[in-house]
Amino acid sequence: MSYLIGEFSRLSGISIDTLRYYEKEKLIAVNRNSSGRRIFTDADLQWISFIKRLKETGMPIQQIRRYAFLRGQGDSTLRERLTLLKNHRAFVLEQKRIWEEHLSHLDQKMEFYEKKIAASEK
Amino acid sequence: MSYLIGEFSRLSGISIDTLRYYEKEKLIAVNRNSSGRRIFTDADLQWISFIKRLKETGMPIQQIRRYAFLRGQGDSTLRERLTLLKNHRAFVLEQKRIWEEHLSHLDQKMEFYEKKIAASEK
DNA sequence: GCTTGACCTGGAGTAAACTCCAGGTGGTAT
DNA sequence: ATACCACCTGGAGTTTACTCCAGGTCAAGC
Repeated sequence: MSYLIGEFSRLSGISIDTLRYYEKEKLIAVNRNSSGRRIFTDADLQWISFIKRLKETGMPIQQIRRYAFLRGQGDSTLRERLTLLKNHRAFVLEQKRIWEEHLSHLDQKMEFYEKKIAASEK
Repeated sequence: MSYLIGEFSRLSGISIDTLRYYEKEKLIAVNRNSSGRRIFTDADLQWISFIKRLKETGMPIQQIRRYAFLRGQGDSTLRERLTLLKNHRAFVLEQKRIWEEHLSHLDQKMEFYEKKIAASEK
């Protein structure tokens, strides 16, 4: 299946302007039809979903572009892409740790508040 | 103890410009000495540390300002501040969950890569 | 008494990642 | 054949959170 930008925007949950921006930034490489319109495929949908995840995990566009470039080179870059993901994994793991820490600090702070409120109540 | 902005910047790890920006945005209320210079205290250091944590947990300045405002109103706002923190806790918990999910997805992706590399090797 | 360094202000500039706009084209429904 | 709508482009504007700058003040050391 293939889609024009409007439908693809709906399917992917990414705005038309952002899709065009991603193409400009070389995160995606999009084919055109005879009248110059962008044609997106299901494969693009997979790829865009992964981009979304990379973005959600805080990867800057510059780095995603690097990954996209490697991907465009084919299977010879599998190792390098895996290395990139490994580094990113370390980052994601650290983020998870940090949020756990934030949570426990926040819980302490809230406990402190609860005590203070209880004290001011009697 | 009290500090001028330069020393306080070093102690808090927040740049001089950012401290002035935080004052402008009403995240902090700073006293001045007779010649108009900002005087920071240890209490300010505590507060700034908490602001740092709120920022690290993705709380936008607008919302921190609201918290700062309530804090400035004294103990009568303890409950409201606790409510604010409770809501924020839910957010932080969700973030933790999301990062866990990201981690497991990434691990799946990497496994996929490893298999593909192994296959292309023989 | 003059220089120096840390401080002051208002306002402009920056970076990242979009988001919007004006002006134009192509295919289709009436 | 004309209206309409989705699409196109280049480029300007937006948002958030700073960061930098020019021009000025003040207290201390020489």
